[in-house]
Amino acid sequence: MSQLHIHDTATRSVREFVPLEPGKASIYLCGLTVQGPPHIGHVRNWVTTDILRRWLMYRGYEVTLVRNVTDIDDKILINAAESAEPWWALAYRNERQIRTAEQALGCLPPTYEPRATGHITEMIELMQRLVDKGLAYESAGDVFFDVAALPSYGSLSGQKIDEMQPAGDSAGDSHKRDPRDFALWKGHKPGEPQTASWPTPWGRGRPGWHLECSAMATKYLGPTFDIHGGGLDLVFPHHENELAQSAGAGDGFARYWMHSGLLNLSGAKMSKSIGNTLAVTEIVKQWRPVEVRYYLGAPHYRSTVEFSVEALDEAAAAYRRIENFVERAGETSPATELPAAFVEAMDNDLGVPAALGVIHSRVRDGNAALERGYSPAVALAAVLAMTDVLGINPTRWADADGSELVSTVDSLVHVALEQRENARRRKDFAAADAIRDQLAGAGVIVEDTPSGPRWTLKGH
RNA sequence: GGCGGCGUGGCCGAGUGGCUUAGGCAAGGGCCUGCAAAGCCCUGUACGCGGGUUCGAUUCCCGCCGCCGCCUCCA
Repeated sequence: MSQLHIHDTATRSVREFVPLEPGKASIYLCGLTVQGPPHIGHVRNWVTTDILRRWLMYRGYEVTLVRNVTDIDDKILINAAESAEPWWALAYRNERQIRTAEQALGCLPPTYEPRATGHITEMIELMQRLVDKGLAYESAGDVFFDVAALPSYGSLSGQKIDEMQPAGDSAGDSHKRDPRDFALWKGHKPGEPQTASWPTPWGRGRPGWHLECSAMATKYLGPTFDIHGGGLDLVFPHHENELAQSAGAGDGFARYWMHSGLLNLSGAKMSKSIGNTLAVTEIVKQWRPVEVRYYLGAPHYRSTVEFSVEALDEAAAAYRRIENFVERAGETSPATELPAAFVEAMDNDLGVPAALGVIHSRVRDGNAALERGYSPAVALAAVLAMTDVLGINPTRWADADGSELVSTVDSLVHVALEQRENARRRKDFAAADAIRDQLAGAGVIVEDTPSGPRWTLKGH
């Protein structure tokens, strides 16, 4: 039996996963700044994390997943001012969309989903520890981390502090000691809503982005925890800064750093600032959620994915092949044991592509068995068990397509199909085909199988 | 300027010093089928370019070209 190995950004190597506490795995994932609705780049990250989580669960771990919500920051205040609504209303609205999207894609909800604004006390405590240690200082109402005071700064991202491009910000009027220092806390500015500031020993203000993650990760998972995840674009500065804050304060922090590759659109990273985003709600109108999940989860999680509708169509076709097999193979319970090749693939830094290869080869085995009149039960049981781990088990998604409506349509379609069967029995194929064409026009695709006709909704 | 990654057959996408050179989609041929769909069987020989190491490199090393991410908010 192989052992789970995962890639760790801090060491840039694939390491065996040894949890802090036997039988338990703790994960902190950087969530969204709820300045806007989630796009499918975010969702890719959730799907990756969901697969990791399911795999850890299969491996017998009790998983605690924390994903934060950054519900206060510059962009939220700006966007709220533009739409003339309270900043917290905008934040809540976007936060709700996260839940909707992740539920649609079949991701298990996080164990805890803390909001930044609910953890001001913890942040102030952490800042105090850093100030006491001489690693942070207050200046004109802001509190900065003193990068030069922490020799290990830059270890996660491999950045050499002296080689970094001079900060492009208007460094002239900055009241930092060093342009590379980053804000732990931002003092309240005139014109900003009073509700967006909280009292501290250094005056009123609001949290910097990096501080909240350190505070919330350690609150819910303890000073040291297993895995910290996020998109590759967060390695620097965000994760570097989190590490600086927590390690600087004396916490062990994350033992493994997992970063997932980005989703590009038109050759560039999908990003709110560039404006080339694709909202989840739009994608899900054109493809079934499970197909989107298959598409986002199929490439290795560390690779860059260039979004294309063609690739999504192909992923959908690949998924339907699995689904078709499961549908025609009948009923069986998922196997209790997974094929060794599948386990080995997943243990190797979540080798989903290879794992899918195993699934597809079992689908072929099962189809071949069916073809020859043998029972596909063994292959089916394996396929169900494997697709369960990846969150794409067709039997679990079957109900997601509106079961009540489907059962109503089913009875109607049956009436038509009986007439068609009668026509076929009298060899009146013109009449039979006419019925099939009519159903197709209504979006119902009919296929004849040895056990009788079977129908599906177009595109489903 | 610094840090990191990528370039695989028509497309998506793994992987490896040779050995059986994933898997899916699309394509062609065959089987099955009233037809169709689904499915089964078969076919396709790819690793950006130039050197080097080696008995042998797509896989290791060097150089080059191209692309992407980060160094500023971003999953």
